[in-house]
Amino acid sequence: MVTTVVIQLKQISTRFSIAVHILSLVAVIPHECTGDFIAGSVNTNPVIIRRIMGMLKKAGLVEVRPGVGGASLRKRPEDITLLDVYRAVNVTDENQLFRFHEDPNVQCPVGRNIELVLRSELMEAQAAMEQRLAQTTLSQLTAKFQ
Amino acid sequence: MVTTVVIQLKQISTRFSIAVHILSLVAVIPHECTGDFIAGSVNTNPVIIRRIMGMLKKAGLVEVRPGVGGASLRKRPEDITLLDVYRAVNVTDENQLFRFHEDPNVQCPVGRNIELVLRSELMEAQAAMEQRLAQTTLSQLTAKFQ
DNA sequence: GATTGTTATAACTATAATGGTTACAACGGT
DNA sequence: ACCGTTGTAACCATTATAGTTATAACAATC
Repeated sequence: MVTTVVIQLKQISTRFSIAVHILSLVAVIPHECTGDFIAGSVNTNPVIIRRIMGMLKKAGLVEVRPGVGGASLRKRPEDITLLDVYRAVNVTDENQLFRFHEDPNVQCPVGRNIELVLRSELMEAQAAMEQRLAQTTLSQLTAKFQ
Repeated sequence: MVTTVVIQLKQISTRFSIAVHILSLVAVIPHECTGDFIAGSVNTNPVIIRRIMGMLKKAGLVEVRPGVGGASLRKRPEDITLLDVYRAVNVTDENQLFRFHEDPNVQCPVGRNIELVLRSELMEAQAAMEQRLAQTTLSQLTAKFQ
């Protein structure tokens, strides 16, 4: 018998897509956007929404009304980019998308040089992705809903 | 007392940087590149190296000599790009970097549309990163070692 | 043919992020 | 005071990662 084990890389968390979903809701339906209402649209637990809302709040993207309920944008939808949202919810070490194995052998000419040389290339790749994210605004997204 | 919990996004695995390290070694020191030797340069366990070598082999990038030991490139270093290596070791679901929360509420105009609209934007961002990775070859990297 | 060093792989571990859940305190109108 | 909401803490199951030990298969050499 042959068994195949598929190794899956951890992808970028659904937090990001949920955060965009949240902001879209607040933009399109500015009133009545309570955590429970949003959770109903996303189809998840309200606590998940509140957690992500907390990140968006900390990033200055939304304002939440405790007690009363509901949220509103702190920027115009045309001034919120996907990169803003990505940065708000994807808290990675030093904002690095790629990881490096630590402590390569400095006695080896390759081990000594690889990280510095590779790091600059990967920074470029990450920057390319982020620049593309920065080109899309929340208003561009919501304009595509009918 | 205030405690702060830093949530870290899973970044792209060190497999990728280790794989580039491995290929660089095979390119620069074509002989004597056994798993143990490579593991000594990367500074990790030989099994980690063999596992990644298996992925590189499956992707047609290297040829490994069982029994005898050692490996050699199956393409010229100028024909191996970082994207080739990335694809070889980062086996994600449908090659998607970004994840989506499943089953949004189709009763909601936002929940109904968000995925389709957002997905095309994120595909563009991922493509931008991959295109940048495709611009760097193994030979360009090794040329920067002294 | 036995020895030796290597590759291939299974099985296991510890760690950590994810996504979800329950529970409860704090808040702010009515 | 009540009620619905927000803000968190605590906990859980799942999963990928990175590493380890062990063992079988392999190929050259003695």
